[in-house]
Amino acid sequence: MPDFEVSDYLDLDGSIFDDDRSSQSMVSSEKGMAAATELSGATSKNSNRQVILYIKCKNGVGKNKSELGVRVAFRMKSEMEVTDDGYKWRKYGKKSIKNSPNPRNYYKCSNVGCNVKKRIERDVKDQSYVVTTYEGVHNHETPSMVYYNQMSIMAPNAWTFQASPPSSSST
DNA sequence: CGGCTTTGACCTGCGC
DNA sequence: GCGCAGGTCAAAGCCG
Repeated sequence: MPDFEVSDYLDLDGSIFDDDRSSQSMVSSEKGMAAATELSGATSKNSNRQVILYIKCKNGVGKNKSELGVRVAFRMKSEMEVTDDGYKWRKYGKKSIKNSPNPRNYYKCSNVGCNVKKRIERDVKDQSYVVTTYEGVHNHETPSMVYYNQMSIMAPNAWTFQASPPSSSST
């Protein structure tokens, strides 16, 4: 089972997190890239597009919620705040953030037994960017992934990239 | 009618 | 110890 599905997020028009505001919750770019690569092969340089995932903590987030051991944050250019990543999310909260004019939205994976959370907020500096933070690992496949798999069987060349995380969690 | 969103209240952690 | 900020809960309303 993949740690993190990134194939849906590669079509980003974003660049490296360069705002120092993010540094408090995201590791530096080199470490972040290395961690992202290690985690899920999620770093991609595709022509002029760069996708950088920032991994904050792979083994727990500080509280007793050890099941939420992975945090991945990235920024993408999008007019919509909600990205359709194939999973079904249920909104459970909305909060105004002190240093941000935009509220932060909180989502949980609506799949039973899946405790993955996602935070979405607009970038403070450039509101055309959306900062998305995933917390936790899905214990199920995205419904669309099933579709992807079927497609890849029917048309293996139809997808130039698929998430191919290390087999660390393939058990 | 069921599922989802909204939104105010409550809880908890952290800094001063 | 207190206040603030972030995160979560839960009730009410909306929509398909």
